Formats: sequence, C-alpha cells, structure tokens
Amino acid sequence: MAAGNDHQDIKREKILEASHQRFLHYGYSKTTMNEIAGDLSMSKALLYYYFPDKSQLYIAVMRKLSNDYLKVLEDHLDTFKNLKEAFVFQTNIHHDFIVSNYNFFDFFRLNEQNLPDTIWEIVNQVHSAELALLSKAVKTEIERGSIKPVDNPDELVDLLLDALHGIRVGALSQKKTNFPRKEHLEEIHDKKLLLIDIFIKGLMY
Amino acid sequence: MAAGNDHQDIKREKILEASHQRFLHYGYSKTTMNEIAGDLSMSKALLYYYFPDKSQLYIAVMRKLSNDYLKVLEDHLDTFKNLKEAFVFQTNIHHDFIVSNYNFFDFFRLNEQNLPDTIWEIVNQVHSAELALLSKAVKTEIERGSIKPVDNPDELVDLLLDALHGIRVGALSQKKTNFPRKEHLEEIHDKKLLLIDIFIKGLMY
DNA sequence: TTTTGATAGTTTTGTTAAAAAAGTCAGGAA
DNA sequence: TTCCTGACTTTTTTAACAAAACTATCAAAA
Repeated sequence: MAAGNDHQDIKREKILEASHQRFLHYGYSKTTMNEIAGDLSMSKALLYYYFPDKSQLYIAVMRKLSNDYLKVLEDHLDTFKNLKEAFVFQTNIHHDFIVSNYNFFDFFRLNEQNLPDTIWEIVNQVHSAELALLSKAVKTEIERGSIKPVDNPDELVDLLLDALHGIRVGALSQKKTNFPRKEHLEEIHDKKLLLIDIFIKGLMY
Repeated sequence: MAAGNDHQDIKREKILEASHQRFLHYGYSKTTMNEIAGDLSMSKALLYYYFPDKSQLYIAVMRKLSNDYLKVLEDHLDTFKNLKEAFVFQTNIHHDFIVSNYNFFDFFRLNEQNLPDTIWEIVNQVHSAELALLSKAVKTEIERGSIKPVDNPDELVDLLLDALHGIRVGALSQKKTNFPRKEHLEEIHDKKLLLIDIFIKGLMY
C-alpha cells in the first residue's frame, strides 16, 4: 500500500511537470487536457483519475511553485547580517520567480478580477509566509538595536511589501500596465532595491 | 465675434457639466449621447457640433477635472514648511479627487489595458506636473539642508509616487483588486501617509 | 452661426449551429 | 483493489448572422 502511494505520488509529480511546461509555454486557456495527456502518453481520463478538474491541476502546479519559492526564503532568511539584506534577498528571489514563470501567470492577466478562491488562498498563504519571515527579521533587527522599535512589525512589513508590489515601470509618457511586461521586469527590480534602501534608512535612528 | 465665442464657451461648459454628471453616475459605456442631449434639452446632433465624438467629450471632461486638480496643487505647494507636508498635501488632494470622482473612472476599469492614447497623454501630463512640483519641493528641502542631496530628485519622487500608487488594501486573506474599491480608499489613504512618513525619514541625515 | 430631424454607418446584443474541449463512466488490465 | 482506457455525454468556445441600439453625418431650417 505504501509502495502504491509512492507510485501514485511519482505519477502525480510527472503530471504536474508536464502541466507546468504546457501552462508555461501556452498559458491556461491554450493548453488542453488532451495535450497534457499526449505529452505523457496517457489517456485524458487518467488525468481525471489523479486530479478532479483542469483548474485544480493548474492550482496544484501553482501550489508546488509557491512551496518551492517559500522553501528558498525559509532556508536563507535566518542567515543575514541585517534587515536590508533580508529584504533584498526576498526581492531578488521573488524577481527570479516571476521571470522564470512569467507566462504561467497568463491565467492571472486573463481572468484578472474574478480568480477562483483557491488561487487567492495560495496568494494569501505566500503573502502570510513572507510577512512572518520578514516580520521576524524586523524584530531581530530591533533587538540588535539598529532600528527604532515599532508598534506593529507586521503592519510595517505589509506596507513595504505593498509599496514594492506597486512599483511599475513608468519612465514618463509610458503606459503603465497593471501587470508588468516581461521587458520591464529588470527596471522594476532596480527600482524596488532603491525603495528598500530608502525605506530601511527611514526605520533607523 | 468675441461675444459669439463667449456664448459658445458657455454652451461647451454646460455640455461638459451635464456629461460629467452622467459619466459620474453611470460610467462611460452606460451613458448615451441621447441622454446627455436630453438632460440639456438639446438635440444629439448639437453635441456633435461642439465635440467631434463621444470619447473626445469624455476626454474633455477628464481634462477639466485634471486641470482643477493640478490647479489646487500648484496654488498650495509652495506654501509648506517642509517636504513631508508637501507630500501629505498632494496625497490628501489626490485622495479627495479620487473619492469624489470615483465612478467617473469606470471607464478605466472597463478598458483597463487599451485606453486611447489621448487618455494616457492626460495621465502623463498630470504625472509630469506632480513630478515637477514635488521635485521642486525636494530641491528646496535639500537647500534647507534637512535631507541628504540626491543625484536625481525626479527619479526619487517618481519612485515614491509609484510606491504610493501601489498601496492596496490587503488586510490578509483579502483579495487585492488592481483597482481599489471605494470602501477601501480610506484605509489606503492612511497607509500612504505612513509610507510617506517612513520614506521621508529615510532621506534625512 | 446655431440648431435639428432624418438618416447613414457602426457597434453591441441575441440567436443558433457546429466544433472543440471538458468531464464521466463502464469495464479491462495489472 | 488500484490503475488505466475508449467511448460517451455535457459544457464551453467559435462562427455566422439578424435585430437592436447607438454613434456619427448632413442637408436644410431658424
């Protein structure tokens, strides 16, 4: 029975990988269950044996990506000399994550307003984890005595994450799209680092 | 001939007012030229005598609103003791502007990605004006010696305006919509003021 | 110069049929 | 019992097209 579950898990993993590739290259609406099944040389019906429906499959891929992302954060975020390094690291990892999965998020751009609740649960889960980790970093820094004590570290980190999230390219007379274009990601990343620099200074004595 | 132009201007003004009301209550796509004409007890054809088409009419209203907004900024922005007051004032006025014209911007939410170029020209014009005014305030503050000199004040102000623009409500497990809902505007406003506070401190010695 | 009724042209909306894709299921293989 | 499939049903997307609603134009009147 344990062996059976192992095998099942491996198969699920294979399906997730194939799905990831398809979603990454063609986006959600342009990949069909038949194509994913074809890539794996299995029947479409088998996909439905492992996953209840297409959206759940997409969500499973997303959950996997999110967990990988959070894993990297958790593994490194304790190891920094100071708060700024922690935020810079988070922003760098986040940047890499978005760049390498850019097309995967076509789904977000298309549905925009009304995404399924489960998606939002994952987004919120990631956000909460980021918040907790960075909040901890803030507290550590306060104990070190290099920044002023604050009432509510969570609120503070939330504010900075929001502000960072809002950074868009807008080099004057440029249309600011609400979802950044791939070619602007580097510029946005640079601006984020600058914001972090100033923000953290604003917290110091 | 001068009198004729006066009369024409008054009429144009009346049309803009009526259009503003309609756009404010029902949004762009839900107001028809017939309705605007009806409100003014004139024929629809006359609207086309004064304005080339519907989108130009909307844009004319928007330009008027923008100019009013910029006027307030220009009139007051020289009168502040310090940089923070200037930014707080800008943010407050901006907040009031959005709150009182909220439904007018339905047009933005609907078209989202592909707004006509003329709209973007106005947006950029407003942004440039804000940038210039606040940039001047930064330079003044540097001369006063209360903040550190910076390479490029424009870039700095742009960064803060971007960051402020990105502030969204997100009180955990809340869906972050890209266009803020009316009921969240106050909370967003408060967060903006907090960000300004920290950001400006980050610029000080 | 200003205004309008009539009308031309365009976009939106609604309907329907065909095609494509999602999703189900009885039953066979391991 | 678990894993898997072909054939099938249901749902969604697409295309074509007519009706309705609305934008935009224009000759002619005030």
